[in-house]
Amino acid sequence: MASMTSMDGPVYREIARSITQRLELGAWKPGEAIPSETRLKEEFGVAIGTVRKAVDELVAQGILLRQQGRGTFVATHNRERQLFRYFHIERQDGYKEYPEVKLTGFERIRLGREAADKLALHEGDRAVRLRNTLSLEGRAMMIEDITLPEALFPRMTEKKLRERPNTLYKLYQDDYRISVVRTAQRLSAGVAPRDVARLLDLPAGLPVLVIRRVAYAYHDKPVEFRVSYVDTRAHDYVGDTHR
Amino acid sequence: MASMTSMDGPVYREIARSITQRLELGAWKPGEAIPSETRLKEEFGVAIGTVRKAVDELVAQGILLRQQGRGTFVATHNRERQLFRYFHIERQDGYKEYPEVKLTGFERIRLGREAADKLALHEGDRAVRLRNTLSLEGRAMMIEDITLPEALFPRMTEKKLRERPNTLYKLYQDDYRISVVRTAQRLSAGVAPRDVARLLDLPAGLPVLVIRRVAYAYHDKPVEFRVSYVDTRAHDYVGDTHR
DNA sequence: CCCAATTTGTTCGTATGTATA
DNA sequence: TTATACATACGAACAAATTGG
Repeated sequence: MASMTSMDGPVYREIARSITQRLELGAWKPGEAIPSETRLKEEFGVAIGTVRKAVDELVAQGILLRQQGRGTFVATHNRERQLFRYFHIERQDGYKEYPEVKLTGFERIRLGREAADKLALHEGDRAVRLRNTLSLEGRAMMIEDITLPEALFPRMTEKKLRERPNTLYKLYQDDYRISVVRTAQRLSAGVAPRDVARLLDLPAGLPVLVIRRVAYAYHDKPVEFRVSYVDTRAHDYVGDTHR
Repeated sequence: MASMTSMDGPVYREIARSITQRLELGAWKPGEAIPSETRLKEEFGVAIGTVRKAVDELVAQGILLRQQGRGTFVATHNRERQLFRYFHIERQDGYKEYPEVKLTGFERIRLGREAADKLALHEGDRAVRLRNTLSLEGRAMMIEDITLPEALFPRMTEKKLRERPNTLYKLYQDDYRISVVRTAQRLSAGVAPRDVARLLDLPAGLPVLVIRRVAYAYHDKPVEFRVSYVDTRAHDYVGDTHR
């Protein structure tokens, strides 16, 4: 049997934990298949139903993905997932579209109090601050100010960000072995800072939707803090509850 | 075997559908137990594992609730659920509290275009419009304008609303056999209408968070449309993504 | 306090179906 | 066609929680 940190609880949960750990250590990369259920059942020395129940949990959490006849795969952060799994922007008439994302800011900073708090780090720790401008139909309608701690994202460069072919979360996965599994967000209405208002072409004083989001990797480790400003004159921030 | 609309697909899904239908017809009321798995297995003439898989689905959807040693129960809309399952308001420092809800408006109206659209009904259909004022620590910080179509909520009265001991959703369940299972919401930032601003004690022009929410019952039937205005000077609208 | 019955939870093992390469 | 992988369904045994006597 493969070594498991033998905590309490049912076997299938131990197996789920074990798989998550190996995932975290990079045993299988995003997009790759994990061993088949028959293999896992032998590795862990349990019945196949027990393996299935473990995998079920990780699938429900969005960490793994099954495909009948092919295998079980490590989830990737492609655009589809971005659009459907998490909250997203939609035109008020319901029309959906991928926003065009442009990097419009990059600097090295020290963590402020809020960011340090959300990232479970310390004030003054080194970090990278980047700004994305998201456009729909050629009009900027969302600004994202993203804070990435140096400790987790060493040697992050503007070039790397500019040349990424996919989503940001995919870059985290591919280059830093960091998989965002969950996000938590707090929403409020506010007035955009002057520079943001200018980028959004907003008349002074017009309200924007402010989103403060923390992204978490495996084991609820916070990895990214993001403040977004949305021009909601023509677009809404859309989300479902209960799945 | 109990009669099932014999569509295609796996047996366990048929069973899940069948249970949902009987739930919808009021076979078991919210809070009550449904038949035990052994009973269901006999009723449907399948293995117990198949019943369990069906129930698993409904549990995942938040429709049923299992309790080891006791039984499987129809989910109710108590305050706990309200606070944790759906989006909710939280003080910016993270402090959670049940808001005090007060009915501050009641009138009979005709559906406007937006409400009719969201409720899959027709403009001009009869409805009830009610207004809730939510307060935290004695200060009003959220106004909810709720539209309930007459067709689904016949003979709704102000008295009934004022005297409800529980949440609104619980009233829907108990008095109208309507169980809200899912909600979809669109968020934006805006300026509160004059009357709302007055209720929230908001200086003119200050932004509020505007939430347009549609609540759905079984089979994705829309039953309630709600527009909420949140004073986010000291509170946030909080939600999780993943699962 | 303990016992017995009931109910869900976990685990085992097997057989067969369906999708993919 | 064949082999592989996940999906469905069956059945059984025991564990754990709850309830009522």
